[in-house]
Amino acid sequence: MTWHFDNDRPIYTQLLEQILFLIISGQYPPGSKLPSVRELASEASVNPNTMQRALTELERMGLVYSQRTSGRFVTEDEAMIQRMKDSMGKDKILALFKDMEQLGYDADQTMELIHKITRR
Amino acid sequence: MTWHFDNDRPIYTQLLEQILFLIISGQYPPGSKLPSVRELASEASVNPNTMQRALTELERMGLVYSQRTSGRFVTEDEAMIQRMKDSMGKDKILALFKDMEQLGYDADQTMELIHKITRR
DNA sequence: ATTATTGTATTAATAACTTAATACAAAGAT
DNA sequence: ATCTTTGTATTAAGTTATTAATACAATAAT
Repeated sequence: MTWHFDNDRPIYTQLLEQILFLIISGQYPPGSKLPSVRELASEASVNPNTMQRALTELERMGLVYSQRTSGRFVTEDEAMIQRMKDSMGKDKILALFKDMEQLGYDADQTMELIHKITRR
Repeated sequence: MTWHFDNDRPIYTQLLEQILFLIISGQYPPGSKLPSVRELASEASVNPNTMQRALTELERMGLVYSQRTSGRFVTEDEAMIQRMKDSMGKDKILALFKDMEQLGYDADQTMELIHKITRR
């Protein structure tokens, strides 16, 4: 695993995204054990607390859980991962339509623009 | 004009949005003169520099221009306002599709989800 | 029982962002 | 010519966000 960061956004956010991607894409399968905080932090060359922050966020989102001393695991609930994926997707879509309304496009016009841009 | 602010985002951003909306919606028509920095700042009860920052952003976006001592004006170019609107819309749409790909949806799947959510 | 490994909490330091205070400069109005 | 109004630049203060340093706590392994 190679980690890379932009210079203009918080590192913990980018860590979160990259780990999230690993989970959603199945590279960290449901139920599997994650490397320890310190290990991940060392891999990514960040302070353990920074990694911890990313993991805590993922925990808040329900994608991982920690067992006090045995480590941290990806949720076993595959449906939950799928739901998370769908929910994020749905949110993003709804946010778009809301933004577009702010700009003065109603739903139909937005739809039209989408078709025009993606040619579908 | 009444101004109102959330407490969790920079004021200058919210000023920008509100003025942008006034322009896009035609309440500040193309070519019209905006109130002075100090006037706007006073109306909105913010420091003039904060208002200035919002206006500078709008200027960078090309929606307004300033004439050193006579004041600041909305661009006369209506097409430009429309283009700005379209461009922002287009950007938002493209960003969505990109985000969705990150989540693991290809363009077709995203399209499908959009239809499902909006029922169109 | 001791040690090593795990996650966690607390605090401090640093960095970035936001807002405010103030002074300057240009041009029109009187 | 002087004053007023305009935008602008610079600097400082305040606030929030981010990262780091360090210590603690729990449990499994030996």
